[in-house]
Amino acid sequence: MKFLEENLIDHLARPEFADLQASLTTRKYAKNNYICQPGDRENLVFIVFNGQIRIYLGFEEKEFNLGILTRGDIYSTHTGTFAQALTDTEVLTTDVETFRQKMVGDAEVTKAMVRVLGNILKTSFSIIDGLAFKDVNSRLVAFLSNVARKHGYHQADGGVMIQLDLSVEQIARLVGSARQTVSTLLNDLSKAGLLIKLDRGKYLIPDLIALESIGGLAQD
Amino acid sequence: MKFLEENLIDHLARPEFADLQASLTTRKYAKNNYICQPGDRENLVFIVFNGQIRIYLGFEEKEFNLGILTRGDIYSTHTGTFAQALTDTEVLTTDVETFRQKMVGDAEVTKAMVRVLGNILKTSFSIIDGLAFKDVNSRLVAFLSNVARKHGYHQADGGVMIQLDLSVEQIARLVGSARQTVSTLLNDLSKAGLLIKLDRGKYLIPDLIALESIGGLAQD
DNA sequence: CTCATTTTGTCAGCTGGCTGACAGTATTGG
DNA sequence: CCAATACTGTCAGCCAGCTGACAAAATGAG
Repeated sequence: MKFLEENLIDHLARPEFADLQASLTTRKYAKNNYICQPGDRENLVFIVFNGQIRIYLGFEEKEFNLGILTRGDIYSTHTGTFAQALTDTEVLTTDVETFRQKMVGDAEVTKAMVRVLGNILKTSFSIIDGLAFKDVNSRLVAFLSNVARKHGYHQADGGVMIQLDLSVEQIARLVGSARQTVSTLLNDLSKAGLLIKLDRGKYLIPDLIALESIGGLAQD
Repeated sequence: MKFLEENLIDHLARPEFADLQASLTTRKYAKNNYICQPGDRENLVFIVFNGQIRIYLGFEEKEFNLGILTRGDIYSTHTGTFAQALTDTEVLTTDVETFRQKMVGDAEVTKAMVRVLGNILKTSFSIIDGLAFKDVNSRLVAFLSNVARKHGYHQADGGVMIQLDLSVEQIARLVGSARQTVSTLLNDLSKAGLLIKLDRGKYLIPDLIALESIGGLAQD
């Protein structure tokens, strides 16, 4: 799905796109604010200039992360998803009508769209897989292992430390379960020696492979 | 998500694309055959020339429909999904490398990709919604109402007749449940007067609105 | 028509995971 | 240092929906 390495922002910055540039408006969002939510009236297309934006599906009590947008990624506000700034963020926006007229024909723009959509789609597939076939424990383990592989700090002894600043309640939402259930499962993992709680929201995984290998199997 | 009305096949048929045309190979698939399955070695991009292709996610015992491709739609074989010919079908294929070199830059091609991905993504979102928040009964009702609205035959008395040539077992797979559960639920709907079984795989929905309105609520 | 096969209906039993409740433990502000 | 507030652990009770089992009905081939 990755057809393009060049960054869309750099591409648009070229002098021949002065016209396009002019039709874009810069907006800034402070950390944790929402670029869009389902039901918003505004119908915009935006390109991430800097910062990180988390895209997720949210209903009632649960939320499912679909991906993180970074510089050069393009997205639309009328997708039925939440887009939340994870850091202070700047985006270039344009309304859908102008976008269609001026930008849809641009190969770099459409390629960026395909890249973003492709990634989100892939994530959606694994969410469906998880919900339809895996129990809560598997989803939790998958979640931990994802975080460890993406943002973990490798230790000298082969363990991986993860620093997720999330309460048990928030983890529960992300794996589509209830607080109590996740609390219990997390402790079960501890008892099995697969996870060591260092601090609030800070865990050490002594053996990531071992953790991942229980994917779905009941442990002790 | 629909940025384009022109058909990709017509677009490519223009004389200036003779070069592109030359790099495409036609393949034919008989009804019910697979264009691709997860795990296939071949890594191709294909454009539907005629016929209908069903895209679905399938695991073990369940399968979730993601969409139907028709003329002018473009898709890739390495997406982890099944692509099954619903009718006798012809597709134009090319390997991914050639595709990147010759076609990625073409605006019509990328637009077609965005259209297809966008649709599949939207469907994925509603599958996630269904799995995470709706009970089996709601999913079944949603399924029936979808079929009725898309392929139903409207009757003089306001009812809608649907002809789904599927066994209860197959319906169960499509809503992600078990045969027995769906069988019971279907009969419950009958008892409630919301669904009348005419024949194997042939049902009459006397009042579609009434059926849809029970979305999730237990009916007596 | 008859036997074999597939499809359906139904029931009992089980279980994963949800809910509510409550106690224990951190964290924060004043 | 003492509330007040937020987070965490644990347990009992409950229920949707799964599984297995089996009988009835429909279908189809010879």
